[in-house]
Amino acid sequence: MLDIKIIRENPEKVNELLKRRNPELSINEVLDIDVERRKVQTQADELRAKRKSESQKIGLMKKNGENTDSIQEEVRQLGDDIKNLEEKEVELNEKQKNLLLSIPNMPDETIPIGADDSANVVRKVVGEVVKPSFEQKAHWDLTVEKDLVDFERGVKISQSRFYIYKGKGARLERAIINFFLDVHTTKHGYEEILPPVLVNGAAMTGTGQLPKFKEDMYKCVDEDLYLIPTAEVPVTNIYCNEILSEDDLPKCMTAYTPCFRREAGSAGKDTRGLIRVHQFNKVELVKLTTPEQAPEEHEKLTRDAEEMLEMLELPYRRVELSTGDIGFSARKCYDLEVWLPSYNNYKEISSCSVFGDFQARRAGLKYRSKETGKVNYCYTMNGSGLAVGRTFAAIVENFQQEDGTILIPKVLQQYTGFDRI
RNA sequence: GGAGAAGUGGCCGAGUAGGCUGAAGGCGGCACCCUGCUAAGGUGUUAGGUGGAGUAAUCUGCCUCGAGGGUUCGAAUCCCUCCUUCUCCGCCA
Repeated sequence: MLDIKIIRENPEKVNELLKRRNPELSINEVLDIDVERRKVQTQADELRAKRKSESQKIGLMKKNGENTDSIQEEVRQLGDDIKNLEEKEVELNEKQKNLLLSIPNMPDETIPIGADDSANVVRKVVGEVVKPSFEQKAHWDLTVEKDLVDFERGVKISQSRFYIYKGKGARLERAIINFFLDVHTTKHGYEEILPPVLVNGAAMTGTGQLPKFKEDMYKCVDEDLYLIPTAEVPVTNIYCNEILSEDDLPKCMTAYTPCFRREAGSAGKDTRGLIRVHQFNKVELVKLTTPEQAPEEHEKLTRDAEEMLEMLELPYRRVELSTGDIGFSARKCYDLEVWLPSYNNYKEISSCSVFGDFQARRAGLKYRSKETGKVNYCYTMNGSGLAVGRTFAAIVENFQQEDGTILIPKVLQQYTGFDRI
């Protein structure tokens, strides 16, 4: 959520930045409501102040045994006026809040400007893509051949885009999870979190999934609970509506969770294999920082994710997303893309975003500044470290040998207990 | 799921015949003072949100005592609903 004060004070600037995202975006409506809202609040405040003092007067008069009938009647009338104004106040507050909740974050001024992903900029390419002499199989064929994943039966017990890991496949998936968590918690210094995967609407609103992206999520029928689309949601919200000490920052957390996405609107896209599915595993990195710490911590977080790809010896590149391609809540975002032979292209495996105080404002994530003693909003950021299913697919495809076996990356062997499949 | 108890500021904890209490007191935090060694003492200060005035320091209104409604001239204090926690029972991995 954007700060209404900033919108009020720099409307042209905010408008300009938002239009970099999408020319249709505008803050004019919120501004109009804001003016009206403040006017009503001032009026209501004045009446409330009057009621307060008059009521106290009644108390004193009664103590002195004076008759208070007329003044009581007067204040009762006042109460009616207040009630009317308060209704207006509530309505305008609500309206303003809803508008603010549906306005995306302002993109960082430094990021590439463009309407869509064609304006994204490749920042670096790591690892050489070697095309082998034999023809590489796609993971959706190879995993079935090797009985690592059962797509058909997954569909039978759930729906399309569901699947079952089996045997060494299940073991490999679990190995990847453990490997990621171990490196992040030891080498990179993150605290491990194992959060609920069902969260309430407030948490979903806090990180920006609600109210705009309701149709992307699975929701419980009779309860205010949603299946998380990413661990970002529960982990970022852990300290919601709290005031942290500056000493607690940066707060670095990592969490493994399954993630659930309805993939509404992506019919026909990535229909085969593990790339786009309704349930997948992910190890997430989340940080709460001060504004000053944020740029550096974001670079570090991205590096922490990249290092996973390097340790696994997977070729990848880092792409900086343009204003038209970054997510709703993000101010700046790097995508890490891993080489996938079956796509003959790089495919997103991690998305490392900074949100500024956009999420913090929604979630009530604050800290007290040591220097000034004042309360500020935290900055939040997160990134996949990494998406496990896509890592699985990348390993299977990139590490397949001519003889049909799949080598296991060295760093994973102690986790799998085998060195090839 | 059933019965009972409770939910106050960073923490602990006063506050029920409704009014001058946004809230005593303590702890903790911060600032200053005093004291020649790690200690102790004194004084002051210390909630969030949202408006208004001012370049600013700052001044000032309103809202908030789990959340939301209601009664009343006036509610932390009374009533209703919900949430959470604790105890007992039931169920259960």
